[in-house]
Amino acid sequence: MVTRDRQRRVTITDVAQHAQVSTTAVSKVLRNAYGVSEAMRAKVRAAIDELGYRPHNAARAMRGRTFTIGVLLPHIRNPFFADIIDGLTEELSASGYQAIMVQSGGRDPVAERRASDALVDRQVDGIFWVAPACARAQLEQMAGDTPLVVLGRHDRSALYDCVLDDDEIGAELVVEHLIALGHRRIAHITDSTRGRSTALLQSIRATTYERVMTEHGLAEHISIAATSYSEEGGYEGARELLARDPRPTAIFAGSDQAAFGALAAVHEANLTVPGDVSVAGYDNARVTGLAHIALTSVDQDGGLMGKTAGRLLLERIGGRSAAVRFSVTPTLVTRRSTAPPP
Amino acid sequence: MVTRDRQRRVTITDVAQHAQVSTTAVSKVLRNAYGVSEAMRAKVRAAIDELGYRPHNAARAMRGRTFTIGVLLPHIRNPFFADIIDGLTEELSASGYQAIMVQSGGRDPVAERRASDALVDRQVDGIFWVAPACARAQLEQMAGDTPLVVLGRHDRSALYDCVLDDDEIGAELVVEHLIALGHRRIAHITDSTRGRSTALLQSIRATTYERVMTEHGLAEHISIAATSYSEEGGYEGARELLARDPRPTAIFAGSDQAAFGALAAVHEANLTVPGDVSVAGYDNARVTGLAHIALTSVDQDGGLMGKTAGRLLLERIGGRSAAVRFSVTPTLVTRRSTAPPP
DNA sequence: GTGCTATTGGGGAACGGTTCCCAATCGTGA
DNA sequence: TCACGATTGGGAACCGTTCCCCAATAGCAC
Repeated sequence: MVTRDRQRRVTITDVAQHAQVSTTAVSKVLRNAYGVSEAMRAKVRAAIDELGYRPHNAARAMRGRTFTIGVLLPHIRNPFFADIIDGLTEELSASGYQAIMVQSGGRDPVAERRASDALVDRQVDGIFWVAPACARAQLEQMAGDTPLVVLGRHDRSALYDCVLDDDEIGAELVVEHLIALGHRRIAHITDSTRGRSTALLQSIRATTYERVMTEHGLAEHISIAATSYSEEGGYEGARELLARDPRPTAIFAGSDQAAFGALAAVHEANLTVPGDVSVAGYDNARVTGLAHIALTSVDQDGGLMGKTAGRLLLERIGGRSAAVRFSVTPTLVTRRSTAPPP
Repeated sequence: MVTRDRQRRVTITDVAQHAQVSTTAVSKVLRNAYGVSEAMRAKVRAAIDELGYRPHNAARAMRGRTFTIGVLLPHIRNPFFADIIDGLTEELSASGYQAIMVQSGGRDPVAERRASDALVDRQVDGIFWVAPACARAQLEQMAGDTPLVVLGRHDRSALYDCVLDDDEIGAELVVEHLIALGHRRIAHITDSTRGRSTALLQSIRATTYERVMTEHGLAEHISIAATSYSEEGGYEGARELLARDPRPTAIFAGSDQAAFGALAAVHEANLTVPGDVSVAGYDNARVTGLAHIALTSVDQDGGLMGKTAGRLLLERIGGRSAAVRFSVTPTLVTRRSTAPPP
């Protein structure tokens, strides 16, 4: 490896010398710790500005905090995650904490494990894990090491905080809406990740779909394609569903991304939306509202969820240990992709 | 702050004791450094496995490497970035390096600076900066600290590597395509970030649009909306363009995201695509191919660009200091969103 | 003046790795 | 047998911070 002639960093020692004080004093000023006079504070701050000092994060990590929040996302392709991250960023912006994101790979347990280890090893002060697919035990183990907020799982734990929307209400809204429009052959696209632990949101959405169908005497029309919540998954799932006989008149995709794929499959089959087939999604990511897509979807306010997750993490870092569960009530946003059946 | 009763970490000292060797030896094994026998290597590896040791990243960062690659993205909402990251992840997967992503905020210089500082402070071994909007001097300064690969800028530098597509060819392809279809009133949506430094890709695309229009004697029909490459930007830009008199018959949006927004605006104006207005984008992110969107776009193989960026970074970390410039030749993908004018 | 507490500042030991440098051993050719 | 270079292993300094202490001083009630 070449040794780059990187100009030596300005360290806390340089600042201390320049301000004619001890490194301890500088450290105290930096951390707003107790035991420094106003005069000292001013003198040190001046030296910091003058030298352009920035704390060395790795050195901090050796002893204390890193002022870093780790975010685990299944992947960054899902536009709904962008809404969540916007909320998180907003909440953290004034706090001095920096969010770093890592892709967990979602459906591959080994990749997911590697990603979560990477954050723990990097000594982040808190972790925000979006839609973890691993076992609960692994979450609890991690929570023992690092403050943890989980988004989108329904199992309760005393060790970490949960942010979620009420997927049962959300799925109910969609299915009831389609039934009210007159549909009977309503199909569903779900995500098959890891045998559908009942705590995963995709399980709840699927189970609720089945329940509501049954409650309306439509049990015989239950029709599920278990692929994934991605665009490819939605596409494959919809192709599979449309090939069944009789063909469904409505498709409830478990996510907006899957709904995009489903829309593509419907168009490709030379069918129209909503003329021949109605399509509904879930998440109401910002794109779904665009006029040429106009997808009926369930809104769950990703921005608020991200913002809340940020707040909960800061609280936990600040010392709270009691677990908090924050639930958002979803609403249905009706757009042009759903209509009465042909 | 509560002190969590985290079980003390397994350190390199524990491993050394367990294997009855020095910490130096363990360190050498970990880094595949010179000066350890095969027997030593085996003994140490056994101890590592037995104790479940994982290197403490922060401690490494103090003297050695962090095995971390920092990625700066304007924001994660752009689906094209997901293609890039997929390529990068693939390239890094076998290398032992972990990518961490930070949002730079794109259009806000202060936020961008803060994000890039955050990565430097966290002592990443290399930085992959997608579409930086800052001054070149800032890039060169950073390159002095940390190996750097920049994506999507056309200014040359001897200090960092560049990965880009030939935006001149790409823009040419689109405009020529629209002209060949018979369009004359072709409008363009660009990104106004920071006074259009000529090195930014949006400047090249816009300038090329003007050049090709002029070359075909269509200078009088040049019509540009300078908003942003986001969906909102495309929406606002298209509304602005459609309100002009005479109305354009084709819109060349500088990015797919902007094209999505433009599509929405066209639909909202009760015009059809491509009947009344043709729309073309740039990037050919995976979604644009979906049948119900079917956007004509310029393909620039984001996966390959991400993969290459990863390789270049690893090379630079390995010691290369000569600057490399990797350019992708884009191709036009014609879909249903473009057709002859009414 | 004395004893006490509150406030302010600093000394120095960690933290967990890496790396410089030196010592011991071994093999080999003269 | 000896000199010498190559190989292997380890001791100890060092990276930049934080934090546990202790010291000095000031203020105050008696």
